[in-house]
Amino acid sequence: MKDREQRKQSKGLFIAVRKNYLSNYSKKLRVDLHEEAWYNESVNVYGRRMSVIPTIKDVAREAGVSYATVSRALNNHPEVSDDTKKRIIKIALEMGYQPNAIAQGLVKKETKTVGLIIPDITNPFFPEVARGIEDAAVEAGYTIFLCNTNWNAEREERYLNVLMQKQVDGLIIGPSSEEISHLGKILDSRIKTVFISRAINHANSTCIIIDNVLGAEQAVEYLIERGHRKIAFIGGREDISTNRERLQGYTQAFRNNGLELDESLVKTGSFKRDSGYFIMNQLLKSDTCNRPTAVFAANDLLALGVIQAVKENGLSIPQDIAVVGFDDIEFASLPEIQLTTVAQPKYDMGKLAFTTLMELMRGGGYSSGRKILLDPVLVVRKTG
Amino acid sequence: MKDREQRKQSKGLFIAVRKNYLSNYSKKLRVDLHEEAWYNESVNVYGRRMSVIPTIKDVAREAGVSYATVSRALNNHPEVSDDTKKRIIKIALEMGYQPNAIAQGLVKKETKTVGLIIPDITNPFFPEVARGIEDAAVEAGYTIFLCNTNWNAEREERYLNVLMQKQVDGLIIGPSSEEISHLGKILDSRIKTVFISRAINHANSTCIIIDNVLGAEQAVEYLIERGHRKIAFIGGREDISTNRERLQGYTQAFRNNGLELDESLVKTGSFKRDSGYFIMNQLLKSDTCNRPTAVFAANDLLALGVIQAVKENGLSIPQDIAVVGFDDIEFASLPEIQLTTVAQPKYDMGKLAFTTLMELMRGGGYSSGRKILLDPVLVVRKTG
DNA sequence: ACGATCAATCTAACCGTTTTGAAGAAAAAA
DNA sequence: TTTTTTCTTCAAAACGGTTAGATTGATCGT
Repeated sequence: MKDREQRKQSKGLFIAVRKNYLSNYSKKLRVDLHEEAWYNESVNVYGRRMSVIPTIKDVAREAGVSYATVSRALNNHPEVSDDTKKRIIKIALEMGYQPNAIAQGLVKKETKTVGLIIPDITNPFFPEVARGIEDAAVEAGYTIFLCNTNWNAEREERYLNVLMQKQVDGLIIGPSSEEISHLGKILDSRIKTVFISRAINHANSTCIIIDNVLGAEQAVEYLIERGHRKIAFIGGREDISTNRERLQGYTQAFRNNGLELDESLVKTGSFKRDSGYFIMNQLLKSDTCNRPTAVFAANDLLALGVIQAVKENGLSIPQDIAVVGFDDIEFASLPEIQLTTVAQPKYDMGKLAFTTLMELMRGGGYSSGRKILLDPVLVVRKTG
Repeated sequence: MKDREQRKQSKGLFIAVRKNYLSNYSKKLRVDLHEEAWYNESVNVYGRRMSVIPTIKDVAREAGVSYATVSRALNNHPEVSDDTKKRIIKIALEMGYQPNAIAQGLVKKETKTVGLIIPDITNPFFPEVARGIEDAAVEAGYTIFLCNTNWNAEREERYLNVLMQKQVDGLIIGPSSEEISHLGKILDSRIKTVFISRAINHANSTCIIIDNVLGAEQAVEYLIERGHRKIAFIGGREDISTNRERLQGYTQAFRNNGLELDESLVKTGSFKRDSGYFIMNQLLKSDTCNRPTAVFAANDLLALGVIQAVKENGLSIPQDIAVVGFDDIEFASLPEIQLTTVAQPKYDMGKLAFTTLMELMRGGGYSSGRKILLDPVLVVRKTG
């Protein structure tokens, strides 16, 4: 009874202090006013208001209970009486208490955090996937670390270490290189991992990828159907499976149709626009008699570069040269572009990646090693 | 020798325990086993190899020193002898020891982590800025949390809370709404914050923005110079300062030239392509006699939508209608687009945002309240 | 040979939570 | 009344690091 009376009183003072919040007011004064509960007050540091962050102990002191009880109340454990629970929650709210997720992470060995490692965030393909991942993550109460490697394997590895140290619960990786020795470490660790966009040749790896071979095959078969025979392949980094698989689809389409392919029309560089531009320019300039009538580019960025080169050489698309890309980034559908391309379900792939990761994280490792192959869709527009 | 024998044995027991993990398994038993160094061994759990992560204590035991010494050795403190240091580092390396950043964060009250809150990652403007931020962050040893709000103020607020709980050292925010009450809380807290892309009306806020008024003014003055009088403004969300400022530059350009502006040509929606498309369509259909001869769109995405609408209405650009955008996203420079637009130094803005944040984080609050205004550059291409 | 100095290392406290096992009080049963 | 049961609450031990202060042993000057 008396306890409660006292508590009320102290709360009264507490409010009074809050009202003075903005004016002159020293820590000492505050402590005088309020015995213990000086926390959550703001302090003048260098003429700037800064609030002292209340911890669970501060809440406990204010409520006159042990901090274990506060923890239980806030986490809605059944062994705390409803009265106390309500009272504690109210006080915590008033004090603006926010649990320290770092401390929680330490004891719970779970950080509600996942890492997203991608090679190039300026390729619109990845933001779209990232948005899917993020939406699913928010829903599940997770936050994601953004790790952009700029196609740099070393940076990828460094990120991998950092993320391990930061105790992420899971990892979604769009690998930047085919060198996976450093990835193996992750796969054997407790950290659940889902690979997107490129598969990893490891039994335990869970991968969500589009059927690159099929997609490329469809694209090139389409070009063959349209009568093209000299079809160039302009790819990204040679060592990357995405590229290899799309190249494989390309060759397969030739084989399917009993055609012979011209190795000199197969070129690779990086997955960027300027690379497509550069390669296409070379192709057009070096050998005018063996000029391709169509180009299959390994992604849309490359295709856009190719288109630029073609136009700058005074040729028209698709009359002189047809161009087909891969990914179907948003800008491929612009009326000025109208790029024919192989579409991937980017946003949904992101969502799927996260939900699959959640399954892994919940499931304790049962379902790892799955390879999920998504269906590509050829979107025919104006360039091919 | 004997030690190793024992460890092996204990590993065996440990496995047995792990298998019972989910069922009955008492803490007591684990502690008994714990005695020995079973760390860093890999264990079969559910038929999958998983390594048990070694802690600093495990390293200490292996090295035969206290774990304080290990900590000091690994952090290269001078009070550890070089011999011990080397020995400990070697052992730590062998064991694959990785410091637990969560534990470090708890005691150091610093997480080497910053939050990046942006409204729309699929707008290429933001990935470009993000890349700048990220590159600077990596260099400084920080990791960033990606928080995409989808222009949703509520989600922004939720993220803000989450990031506070996760004890980020700093925050870079591209605000999603003009309602900043929830941002005030952050500004008063210990968390250093830099706003990008939009300024926040708060004395203590540090903002890095482009001079929107000037940029818009330049763009519209350019259109006026080219003889346009009926210039429409197609904006994003009305309540957002970026939009207001660009609108202000627009009106200012009219005023500068003693021209009167037609309010019916000022329209706002959202900062997305479909919004530009929709608004422009309306504008073209509703009132054919009062049709604008030029459009200043508040960002490039809107401009692309506008262009699409114009073309679909059988009009040509820039002959019938000139279009100018804002941001200069990469795709604005495509030969098929050639969008005239106001360029922002996106990547550098990102770098600057992070270095400024670093200054704040280091400086203990001295230099907050700075507003950094970057210069826009009108890039004249083919659409206006 | 003595205490003082110094370098190297250790012990223990701490960061902010969760959770286990114990304790206390009230209610129910004997 | 005493014992048992049930419901709340508490104290203390983790979690994995960092760091202040104590301790030890060797080196030194005298």
